[in-house]
Amino acid sequence: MTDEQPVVNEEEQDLPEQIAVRMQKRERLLASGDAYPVSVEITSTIDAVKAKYPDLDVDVATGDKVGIAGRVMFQRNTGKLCFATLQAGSGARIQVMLSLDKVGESRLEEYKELVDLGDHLFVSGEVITSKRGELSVLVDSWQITSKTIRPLPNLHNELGEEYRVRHRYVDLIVRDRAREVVQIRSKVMQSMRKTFTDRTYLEVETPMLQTIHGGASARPFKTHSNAFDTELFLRIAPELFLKRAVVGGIDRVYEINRNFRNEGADRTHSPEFAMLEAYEAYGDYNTMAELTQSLIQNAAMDVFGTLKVELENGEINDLSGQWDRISMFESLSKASGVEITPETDIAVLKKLADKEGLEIDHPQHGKYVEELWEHFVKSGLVKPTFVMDFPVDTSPLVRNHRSKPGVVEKWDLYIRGYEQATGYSELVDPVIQRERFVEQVKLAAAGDPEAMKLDEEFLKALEFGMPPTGGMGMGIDRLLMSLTGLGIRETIMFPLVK
RNA sequence: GCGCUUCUAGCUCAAUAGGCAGAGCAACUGACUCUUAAUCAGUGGGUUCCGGGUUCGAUUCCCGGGGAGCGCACCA
Repeated sequence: MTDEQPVVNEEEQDLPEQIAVRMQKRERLLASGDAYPVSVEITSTIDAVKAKYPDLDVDVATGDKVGIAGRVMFQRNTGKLCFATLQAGSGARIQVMLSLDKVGESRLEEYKELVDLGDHLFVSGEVITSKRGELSVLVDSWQITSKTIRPLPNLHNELGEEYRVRHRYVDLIVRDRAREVVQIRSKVMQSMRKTFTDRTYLEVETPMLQTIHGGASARPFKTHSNAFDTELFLRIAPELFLKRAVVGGIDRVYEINRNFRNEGADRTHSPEFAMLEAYEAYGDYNTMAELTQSLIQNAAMDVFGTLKVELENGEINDLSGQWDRISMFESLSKASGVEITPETDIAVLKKLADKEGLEIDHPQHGKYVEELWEHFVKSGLVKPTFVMDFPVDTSPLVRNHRSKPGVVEKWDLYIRGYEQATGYSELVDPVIQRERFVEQVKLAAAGDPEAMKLDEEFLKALEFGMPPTGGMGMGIDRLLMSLTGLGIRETIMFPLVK
């Protein structure tokens, strides 16, 4: 120890003061031993110690010696007795105490000089309770297991939104909810995989890099393959490959993976987002609606133990019961006061849209219907609701309705006003599918940047015969949003930032 | 892509109707053997996002650029 201010050498001069100081501590540790040991003799965890001694009396010595490690989150040093709070990756915290008589003068001094907030610390000692009754480890020996160079942010203010997203690892250290969301997401995935496994589905992975993007209407990200000297697209959906799998006899198949769409980002949209798609041979859109409801309800039960999930703002998202099913055309007619069917003249739709002040980009009959439906009905849908039977011209991959003319067997699931999932009775007739693609190509030629391209290889697969099939797709990030009430950037651990 | 708002110490934020840039936590020096956002005394720390302009003087006003947030558009 010295009485002088630490001397900052030249190359450290442009570093922030606190980093320069910690660099010097790191040098000292390296000179006298190690600042980043490869391993330490851990005998227990913070969680295990806390679980073993849930309610000891005040000032108890257990005689139980443990070696535990964690990150230093708080320090309270008195002259000859030091306290620190160690935090495990789980977020569990325990107090450790270093006393002069246990560790000796030189090690106590070194502790005070070298250990900073944020450092990873290993201690071994006896499990005790303090005179105030707090479960603690009375340290015999200690070792820094990883010296931190940067200071943690102060733990008494909320981090700014930008700092949280750009430094998620720091956010995870200091904010319980951030850790919790990661855990919830993982558990939801486990639950959904279990639901699929129980129904004998196989999980597969299909191409992310595609020569033709298809399966959805969206603008793609483009890239280039040097090896093949060709333009490639990041997939906007896995649909056309999963259907190939069904043609191949993988009768129950699902994939959970990323899609990429080169479009706007906001509270509910991210350029890359996790998507679940599932296909079941000999199923239809009713089968898939039942599957989707089960996936979500099982996940809520497995993760939260209830179907009435409490959200961030305290509201309850009630996922219980059999979810409502409404018809798109009927609900629109009722809400708008105008009878609207697939036969309604497009001029009538246009007039209504104009009256409501809606501007519609690429006016087709179905586009008007969907836009009008969103305008009149969507925001009122709080309870989970399947919206059934969509227009044909906006749903090129869906089978015509078995009895209602002019609509297809498609539903969208809305929860709390957000589109959560979609389900089809899949179009498997290769001839009609080709006609639908040709329509899309015409739209593309007319300037709709989201129209689908004609995928000959996919059509060839259909020509080999696809069984009657139900399909569904669900945004995983969206699901996490409706289970937590958070924005999409809080459900994604590392959202895109420029 | 368009509009509005915003960017100050490691973190969270003040301030300047254009005139030496402040606080809390964190850091540093010292005291303290039961603290728990420890306490007490003292100290240091800033390219005020970047570039230009106006001005005796710009962190503040103006112009351009960048990042972020919100709204709109597109989309799930």
